[in-house]
Amino acid sequence: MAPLAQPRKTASGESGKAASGESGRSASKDSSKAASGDSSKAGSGGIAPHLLAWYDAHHRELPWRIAPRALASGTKPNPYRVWLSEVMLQQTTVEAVKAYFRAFVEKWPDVEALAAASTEDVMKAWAGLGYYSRARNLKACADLVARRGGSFPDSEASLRELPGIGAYTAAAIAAIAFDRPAAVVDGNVERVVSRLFSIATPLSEAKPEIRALVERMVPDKRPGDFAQAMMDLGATICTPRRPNCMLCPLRADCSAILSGDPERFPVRLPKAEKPLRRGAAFVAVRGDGAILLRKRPDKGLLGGMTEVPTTNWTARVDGATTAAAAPFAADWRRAGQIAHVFTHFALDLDVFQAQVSGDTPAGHFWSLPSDISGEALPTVMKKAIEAAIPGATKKPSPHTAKRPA
DNA sequence: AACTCGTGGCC
DNA sequence: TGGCCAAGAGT
Repeated sequence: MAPLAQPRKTASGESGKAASGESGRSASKDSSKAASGDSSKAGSGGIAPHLLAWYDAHHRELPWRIAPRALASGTKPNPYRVWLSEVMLQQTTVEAVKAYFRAFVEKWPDVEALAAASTEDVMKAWAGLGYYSRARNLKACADLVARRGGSFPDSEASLRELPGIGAYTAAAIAAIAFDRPAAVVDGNVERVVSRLFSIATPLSEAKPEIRALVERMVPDKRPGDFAQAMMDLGATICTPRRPNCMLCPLRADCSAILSGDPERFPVRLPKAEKPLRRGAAFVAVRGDGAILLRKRPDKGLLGGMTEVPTTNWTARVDGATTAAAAPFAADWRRAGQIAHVFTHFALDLDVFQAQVSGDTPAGHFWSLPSDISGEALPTVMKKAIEAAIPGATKKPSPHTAKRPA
């Protein structure tokens, strides 16, 4: 589907601008800023220079980012840090990633260190960040890279072959770490471009068109900064709700702003309803305070993570099934109830607790109070444990831990 | 090609 | 409050 309006035509920025009858931004203003990202590519003469000038002045400072000034001074990006941050950022907010990124690079400063770690330790460090197959693929990728001498491949195609690196991440690493003119298309870029061109086609269907448009915009110089600039723009100006078009460096190039309602882009298809599943979780507490845990299968939901014993999560609660699913017969008492929402279903869990003598059912293990916070417990499991034993999964602080209550 | 796969913040 | 959505990948 063709865009309703095209701020810049494909073949030539100048003629497209004239044809669409929009203001000629590169002619009317900001010509002084156009030095940095000058591209010889047809049709990209307008966007990249203005975006890069904006990025130079307004970029975010992030723990994994080399600021444009430092980059210009010769500071080289660290591919390991770029890769690690990009994997963490997949479908995950910047704010959530910051602390995990710092913890990972402190614990494993380079890809060899990460390769030397156990998958179990990586899962523990990833706990709480979500999408746990990323952690397993991260470790697998580190192993492969370490085996080839510790250097990441520098081409988009080669990066794409590594576990956990898809189209977006391969392009992002190629552009940011290796200065390759790759078309980096994430959710931010999809939003920015769909607004620039008022793309009325629903997002899933419009992706090839958006990618083609981005490919035309990528400058030969500073492709990594261009990619990060597009994402910063999407994150801080061209936001999903209430975009701040008045501050946008691309407002003169934007078709959606003319419509008066840029927020209606991108167009998305309605999403499926979330079914509700129910189940029960069992928090067995030993005399020394240890809690009974087990490891989930490596694949599937919360794959490879640790959990308290639970029933299957089904549509309805069945008392007999619940009793039979307990790790052993005990004086199970209902300690609470928790609700959790996953990507494609919601979960209500009844939490039962019992004081037990200390038998260890097959496939289970005990975790002492001092160890609980370090286990590979996904958030839903921490919620369940907290419902039975408030504070049990909190990190013991030196202040509170050493003082008797 | 459609599903699966977490979590937290926002309004 | 509940829906929306974030620097997506694997199957």
